[in-house]
Amino acid sequence: MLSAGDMRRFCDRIEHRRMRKNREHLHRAGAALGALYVINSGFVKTIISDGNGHEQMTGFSMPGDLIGLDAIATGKHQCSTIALEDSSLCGMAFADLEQLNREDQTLQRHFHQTLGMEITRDHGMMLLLGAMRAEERVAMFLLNLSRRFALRGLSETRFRMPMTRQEIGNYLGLTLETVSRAFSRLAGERLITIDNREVEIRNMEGLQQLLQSRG
Amino acid sequence: MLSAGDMRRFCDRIEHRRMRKNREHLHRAGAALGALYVINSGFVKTIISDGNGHEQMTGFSMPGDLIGLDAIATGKHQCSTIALEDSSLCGMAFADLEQLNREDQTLQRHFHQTLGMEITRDHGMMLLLGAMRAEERVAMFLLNLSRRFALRGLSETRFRMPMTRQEIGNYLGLTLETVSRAFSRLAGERLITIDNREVEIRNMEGLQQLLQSRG
DNA sequence: CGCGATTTTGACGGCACTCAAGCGCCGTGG
DNA sequence: CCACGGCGCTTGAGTGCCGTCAAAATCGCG
Repeated sequence: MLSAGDMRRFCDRIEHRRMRKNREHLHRAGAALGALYVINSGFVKTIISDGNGHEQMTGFSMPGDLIGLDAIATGKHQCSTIALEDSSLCGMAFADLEQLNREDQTLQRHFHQTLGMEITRDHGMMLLLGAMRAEERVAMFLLNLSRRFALRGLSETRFRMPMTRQEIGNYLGLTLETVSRAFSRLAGERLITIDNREVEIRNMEGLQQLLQSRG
Repeated sequence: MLSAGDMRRFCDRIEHRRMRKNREHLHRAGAALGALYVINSGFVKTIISDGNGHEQMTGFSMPGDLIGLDAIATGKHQCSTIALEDSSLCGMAFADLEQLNREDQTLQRHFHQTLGMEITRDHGMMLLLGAMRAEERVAMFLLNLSRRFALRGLSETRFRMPMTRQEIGNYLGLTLETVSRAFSRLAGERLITIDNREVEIRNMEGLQQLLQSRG
């Protein structure tokens, strides 16, 4: 998540875009010079395709998140980014951003930190996907969402998940049925209440303790 | 992997280190300013610990690889790096590297590309851990090693794996027994021959076709 | 209101984990 | 030199978690 100051600097040379639900953007065969985008409103998902039909969610992004980092390696996007809701975002050509980085040490530092956090986040996902069981994965997913909503001044105990069970399952390496069962189990243990996509965390400590054993 | 030119620039202000097998370095509670390291010789593994006993391998690194990227986000290492063999590496304080980046546009670009490749690699691991079955994971592991050896001018069909089955399994989200069984199965299908840690890929196409269905 | 998409729940099976035994290699010490 | 023990690897048997298949309920939207 970028700070307000970074956002302002970043948006000096911006290109605005609107994305509508389920409309694809930032294709793998994207513009020869990749661009980075900050989300202004709405949720988006980022997926990587293996070219054989299977797609893996690599992340859900919310307002303030920076997306398109996957394009840095080659200048072309490896992932597709798709809106979960009507969304708006602003982008900047990567070359411009590198120029700004050379001029502004603070921005450079923050940009590197953002890249580093993405790497750290991905390593956490590897831990999750490699070592956790279904219920633990879902608990971590909820706690992650909760923390990110809290960072944005929203409720950390009640929120709406804009993605489908299918998308959650893909992200967590589970089937949609297993995700649904895990939600039901957590609700049965009085840790959460869940009504379709509306979640309330009723026992934050209990949810966190689920992860104590593994991660 | 860094180019020879980058290596030279990078090593202008270096700090040399030697690591002995199974001796830990770059602890989580590392120096307040993180440092990045390039491997000169030997293999190392990088692991992330969840604080509850479980450890997840995040990568195996070989000569030329840049490690310590996880420290960028916070200035402290999130991971531990441990030598699989006697190894040597050279490091540079991250602050120095940022200074060089501002002075040298090419270095900056390559540094960003390295970060981006790490992110891309991690996304590939998420795909592997989230969607592949045991045999596919092991096949991808072998092909990945093969490609990286080839990049360094070594044989892509015969090589030695310096890590244990346990470490491979941890990396791939499998148990050591499952890894062993997968190797045996691949050998039974005449795709590889394997003698302890010595591998020979006898049917590269067949191995790759294993992944066609999923990734 | 009606239809498709999404979600929940159940039954069943398979793949990978757990537990266990045995083998080979190697370093150590008698 | 050889016995011994530890470690890593392989293989087998049984179990359990989660994927698959299926059906019903509910939601969202025109």
